[in-house]
Amino acid sequence: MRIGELAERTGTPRRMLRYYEDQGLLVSDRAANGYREYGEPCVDRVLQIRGLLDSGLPTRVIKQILPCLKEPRAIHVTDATPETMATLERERDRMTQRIECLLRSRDAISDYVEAVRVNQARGASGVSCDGAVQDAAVQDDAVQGAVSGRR
Amino acid sequence: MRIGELAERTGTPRRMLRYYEDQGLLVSDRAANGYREYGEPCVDRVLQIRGLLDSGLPTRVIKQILPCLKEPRAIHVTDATPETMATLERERDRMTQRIECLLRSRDAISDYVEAVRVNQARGASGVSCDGAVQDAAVQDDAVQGAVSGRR
DNA sequence: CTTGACCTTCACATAAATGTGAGGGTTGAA
DNA sequence: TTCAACCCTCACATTTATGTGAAGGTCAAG
Repeated sequence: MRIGELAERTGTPRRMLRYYEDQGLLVSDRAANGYREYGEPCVDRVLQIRGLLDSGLPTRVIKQILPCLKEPRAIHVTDATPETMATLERERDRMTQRIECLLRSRDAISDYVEAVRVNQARGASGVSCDGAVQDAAVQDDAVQGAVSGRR
Repeated sequence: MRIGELAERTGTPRRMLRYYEDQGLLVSDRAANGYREYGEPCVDRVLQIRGLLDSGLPTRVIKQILPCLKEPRAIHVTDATPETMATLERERDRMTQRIECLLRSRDAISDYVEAVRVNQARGASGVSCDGAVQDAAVQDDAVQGAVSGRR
């Protein structure tokens, strides 16, 4: 597919697709006329890139971890210099930290949202609630799922 | 404590502490001489801010979710306008997305690191390995723990 | 053949987080 | 008293991921 289709299917501006290529995150064939030509796997790849970018990783780091995310699992073991490995382990640990931070914060938000919901359900209008949140034994699907950390 | 101590205890440049205050993420008393004075809870607060910033959240968003992370759980329900609630739920969902993306990537890195480790242990020097990674039944503590997502 | 919808490169602009440093006040210890 | 180590504000610089648009090539349909 050409850049326009990839852009549309990934919700990514063309500008950014060229930028990712420039940063070495994405590769493209070139048609005879010079147009970029992408294969089907690029869709997932771009989504990966966007997700990691949105999660705070700079392109420089994404470039290093992208080879780990390719499907044919153990074929890319070739380029395993000690420094590369060290970088990977360091970044893996940083990602674990981010995950923990996000988990804590997300769960706190869920609790908060739930508390407000319960509070409003019982008719309080903007008034503060002194009791603990443990009375939040409600059966609403969506919110309940969120609180318990669903996927 | 003054800004220097807070900076040191959180590993954050003074410049950034003032910046966070400017963005409304952090508050400080002022001593008679104009020096900023911070309470003990600021340490955790700054660490929270830094973690979220590093996880890709802009200060504008962090400012909105920080009230949810305060300890006295249900006291801050006061300022629950519908828009605030909508924002919180939207951001909670984005955080869930980030968590999933980071989890996938981190686990992939762990698998990769593990595969390389096993590969090197059996004496291959930079050569690629064709078999699946399922033979990675090793007992190394650190790596094994990382693969299974420890902590 | 022309028009419109693609594509190319190049370049300048912007927002956000951060670095750096100037110019100047406070304070405690030598 | 003077010096070092803090603190203040202000301002300009940098990096990264983006937005925007100019100037121009390609190509299919009218």
